Amino acid sequence: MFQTTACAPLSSHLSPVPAAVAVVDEDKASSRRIAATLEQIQRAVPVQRRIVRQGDFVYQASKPFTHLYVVNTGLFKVVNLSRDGREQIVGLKYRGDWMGFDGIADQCHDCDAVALDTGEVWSISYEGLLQAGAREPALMAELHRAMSREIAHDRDSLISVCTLPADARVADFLCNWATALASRGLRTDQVTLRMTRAEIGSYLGLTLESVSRAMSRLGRDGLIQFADKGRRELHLRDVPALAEFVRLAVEPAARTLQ
Amino acid sequence: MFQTTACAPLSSHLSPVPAAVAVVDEDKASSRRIAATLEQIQRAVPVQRRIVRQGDFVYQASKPFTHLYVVNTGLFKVVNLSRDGREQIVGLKYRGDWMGFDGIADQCHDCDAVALDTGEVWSISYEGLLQAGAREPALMAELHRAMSREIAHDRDSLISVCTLPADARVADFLCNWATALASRGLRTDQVTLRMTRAEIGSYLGLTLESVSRAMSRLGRDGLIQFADKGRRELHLRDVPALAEFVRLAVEPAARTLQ
DNA sequence: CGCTACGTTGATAGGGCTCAAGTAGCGTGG
DNA sequence: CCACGCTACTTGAGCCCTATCAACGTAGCG
Repeated sequence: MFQTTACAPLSSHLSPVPAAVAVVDEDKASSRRIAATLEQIQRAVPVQRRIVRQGDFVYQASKPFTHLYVVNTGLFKVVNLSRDGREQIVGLKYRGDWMGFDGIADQCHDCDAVALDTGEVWSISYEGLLQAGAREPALMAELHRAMSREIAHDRDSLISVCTLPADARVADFLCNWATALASRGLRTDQVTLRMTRAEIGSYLGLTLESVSRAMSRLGRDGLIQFADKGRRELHLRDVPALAEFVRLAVEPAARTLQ
Repeated sequence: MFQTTACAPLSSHLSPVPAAVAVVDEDKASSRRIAATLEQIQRAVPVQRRIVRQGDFVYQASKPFTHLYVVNTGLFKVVNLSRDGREQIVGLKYRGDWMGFDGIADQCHDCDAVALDTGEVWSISYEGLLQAGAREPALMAELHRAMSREIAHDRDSLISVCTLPADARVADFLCNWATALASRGLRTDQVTLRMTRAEIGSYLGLTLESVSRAMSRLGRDGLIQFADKGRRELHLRDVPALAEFVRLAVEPAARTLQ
C-alpha cells in the first residue's frame, strides 16, 4: 500500500539541528553498508528474487529448511508458534536482514515469516551459500555477523520485556523502529506502522489494549504525534526524547543482582 | 516436548514402563551426539582447555572478541548487561553448548559468561575455526547448528516470559533443566540447582520472592520434592507432569492473533 | 556464636489483563 | 448517497497477579 521507496540522500533539508548531523552521517554510512552487503551477496551466490504482497509467507513453520532469505525491500514479521497454540511475533525484518536461521539446527523451520507490506525478498540456497562461503571468507563472515546480531537482538528483546513497564516498552519499540528506518536511509519523522495493535502487543508481550493506552499516553505527553487521519501514521519528531523516556523508566529499577 | 516415539523393539529392560524406555534411549543418543561433536571439534581445531571454578569469568562484556567457547563440563550463566544498568541472565550453558556468539557481530562481547560450578571450558580461536571450517564443512555446519539452536532457544525464552504465569514459568524452567541434564546422560530425578533464587528470577523475569513462592507451591502440589537438607536440591520424579502443568497454564490463554 | 547470604512467608499496592462498550475507517451493496 | 457490516482502535471499570516492603527462619562459616 504505502511502500516507502528508498529515499535518496538529499542534502536540502531545512531542519537546522546541528547535533543531528552526526547522526545522519552515521545513518548514511550504515545505509551504504547494507547496500554493500546486498551487493556482496548478489555477486557471490545465485539469488532468487521474489516480490511479495502483504500477508504472503516467505516460509512456514514445520516446512523443510532449504533456503535462507534476505530482505531487499519491505517489512516482514517472524512469528514463532509452539505446538501448544502459543503464538508470538519474535522479530521484525527490514532491508538487509536475514531470515530463516531458525531452520538450520534441525532442517525444519519453526517460525512463519510473513510480509507486512509489499516488498522483495531474496531466496538463497543454504547449501550453495555454504559452498560460496568456503571459497569467499568475507561472505561467511557476513553470515555469521548476521546470526550474531540476531542473537544479540533477541536478548535485548528479552531484557526489554522483563524490565520495562508497558509505556516504556512501546516507547522503546518506536525508538528501535525509528533507528531501523534511519539506518536504512528512510525518514523517521513520518512513520507508518504496518502492524495492528495486536501485533505490536504480541511483539512486546502486551495486550492490544495496553499498547493502545500506552500510545495514547505517549501522544498526550507529546513524545509522539498522531497524523490527522488514521492511528497508524505518526510523527516521531524527537527520538532522543523517547529514548530518554525509556532510560528514566529503567533508572528507579537499576537492579543489580549478586 | 516429550513425544513418545514408537518404542524401539527392546526386550531386556527391567523397567516395566515402555514409554520411559524410548525417552531414555533418546537421551542416550543425544548424549552420544554431544560427545561426538566435542570430539569433532577437538580433532579439527586446536582447543585450549581451561578449568574454572564457581564465579570465574569465561569472558566479559566490552572485552574484544577473539575466541568462542565450548562447555566440556560444568554449568555456566550468560549475563547480558545494558549500559543503563539493567542486568539479566539470558542463557544457561551445559556440556556441548557454545558461548560467545554475541561477540561476532561487532568484535566485542556484550555479555558476561560466568561459571556457576567447577568445570572445564574450551577456548577456540574464531579465526582458526573459520579456516578449519572452510576445509571441513561438517565443522562449519555444526557451528551453524549451534547458533541456530541458540536463536531458537532465545525465542522460546521470550515466549515463556510473555505467555506463562510465574508458577508455570518456574515449572517450565525445571522441565528444561531436567531435559538438558537427561540429554547429557545425567540423572534428572535428583537435581542440584546451582543458582540462587535471584538468579533464577533474573533468568525468568521474576523477583526472587516470586520464584520462592512458585517453588513452594509446586512442592505443595507434589510436582517437585525438596531434598531433606537445603532448598537447592530437589527431586523431579515426574517431569511429564511438570510439562503437563505448563501446558495447562497455557491452554486457557491459547490466544490466536489475527 | 554471631555474622552474612540465602530463602520463606505475609501484607499491601499497583500495573496490566480482562471484560465490555463505544468510535472510527473502509469496502460493499442497496 | 447512505446503510450496513467488518475490522481496527479507544476508553473505562474491576480484578488478579506479581512487585514491593518487611519480618523472620536457616545454612554455612569465620
